[in-house]
Amino acid sequence: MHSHTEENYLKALFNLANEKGEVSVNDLSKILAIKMPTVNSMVKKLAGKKLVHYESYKPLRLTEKGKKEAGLIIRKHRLTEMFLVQKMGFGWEQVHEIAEQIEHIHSPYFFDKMDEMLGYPKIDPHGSPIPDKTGKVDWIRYEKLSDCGAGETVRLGAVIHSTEEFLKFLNSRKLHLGLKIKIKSVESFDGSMVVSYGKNSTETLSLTVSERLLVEKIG
Amino acid sequence: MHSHTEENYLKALFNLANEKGEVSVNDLSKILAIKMPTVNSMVKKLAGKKLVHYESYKPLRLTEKGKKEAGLIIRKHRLTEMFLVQKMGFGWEQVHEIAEQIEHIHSPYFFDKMDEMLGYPKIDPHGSPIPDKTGKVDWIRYEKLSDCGAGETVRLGAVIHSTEEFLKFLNSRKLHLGLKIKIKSVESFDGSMVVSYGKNSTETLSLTVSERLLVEKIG
DNA sequence: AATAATTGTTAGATTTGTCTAACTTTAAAC
DNA sequence: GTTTAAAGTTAGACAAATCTAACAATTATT
Ligand SMILES: [Mn+2]
Ligand SMILES: [Mn+2]
Ligand SMILES: [Mn+2]
Ligand SMILES: [Mn+2]
Repeated sequence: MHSHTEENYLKALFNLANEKGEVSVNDLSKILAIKMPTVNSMVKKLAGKKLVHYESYKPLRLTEKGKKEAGLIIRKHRLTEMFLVQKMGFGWEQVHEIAEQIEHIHSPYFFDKMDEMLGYPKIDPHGSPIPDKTGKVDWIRYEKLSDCGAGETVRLGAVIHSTEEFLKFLNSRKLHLGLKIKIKSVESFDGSMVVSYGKNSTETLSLTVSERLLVEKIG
Repeated sequence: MHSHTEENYLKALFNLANEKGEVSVNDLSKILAIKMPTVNSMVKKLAGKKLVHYESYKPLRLTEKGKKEAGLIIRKHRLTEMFLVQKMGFGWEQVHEIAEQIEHIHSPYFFDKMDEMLGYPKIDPHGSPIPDKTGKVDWIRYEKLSDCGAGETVRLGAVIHSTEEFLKFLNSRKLHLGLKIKIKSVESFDGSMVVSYGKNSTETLSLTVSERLLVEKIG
């Protein structure tokens, strides 16, 4: 269908659109680590395939077709991550790089089987929603822990900008999805937070960390 | 390391060398469905990387380095096939196409995990040996069923030239690896064989079939 | 409003992997 | 031993995906 390269552009366009709204050639260039002229000619090519709406000097937008294709690739990525964690015993910090490659495998059977073995999961190991078989994503509305206040109790639903280093940090603090977290206080000077969770712990989380933790309020 | 394309050439060179002894540009061209001039320039490139011994108009030979690289790709292919069958419930006729793609994934962890989960298997679902982590293959010496005679009892060890159609045929006759087969008679006219195996069956196997079944003689 | 910085585009070169057409060498047939 | 067929090679073209250098448009700063 599409090349490995085209698939990576589509995925990046999709993810950037959901993070920052408008997507520029420059954004794409940075995230893919590919120079702007290359990105420029590639998005024109994708426009030729009706996957992207392209107008000179205007923000880039995926077409409906483009969104669907991107969603299907992201579906494969996230199903793979879930499979690696749930069925192969990898840690959530180890799976992204492998999924980055396996997402390009062409085989409905393979991913359907994963899906079935996993019991048709709705989220991946980092709490991101897994698009359905039509490529549609069912967004979960979380808020950042950093936007919550002292006294509130929340449940950790997802992590964003989850690099290997960040996830290892979360491991070291025993922070995992589903955890109930009580916010004891917020330091107004630097936005750091004192929280408690699990057994007997009292931890301080920097703003850098609390901005990357997505939670839902409970109780 | 090497490109997807280069890996496919190495693998084809390795497999052809073990089937036919000498490998020609023409053989490679046919098996890869790539025209001779393209193959010619590619093997020269591989020679430049010290993966192939190349001399004009002479048969092609993998270097030790080339054999090792090829062995490691075939290791990934066969471990994947075994994983798909043993851990994901695919039939032996369904796994080759998927493995053909997954063999190019770069991730030691991923394949080591498969290996571990499978209990360090020595053969794949078709009875082919899985190369070790240094790329070395421990050849098993089987003979073709077609080379055996009436009265002999053999065990089915491997299948060769195992296309999806052939494997489906074997499924339909309940022929699977490990099966004990008694040769009742051999028709000298067309080489067909009357055999018995499993419960109460008496089957006739054409030469086309018995040539693709590798067996070991048993007591 | 003028200037500077950033972003976007065009043009042209490069690498990889493929092709066709033409030619050469080796092997097979007569 | 010629002649014919098959296999191998060389030369040149091409599409995909990348780059650099130069130029243009937009946005931000003063
Ligand atoms: Mn990921
Ligand atoms: Mn990718
Ligand atoms: Mn196979
Ligand atoms: Mn392959």
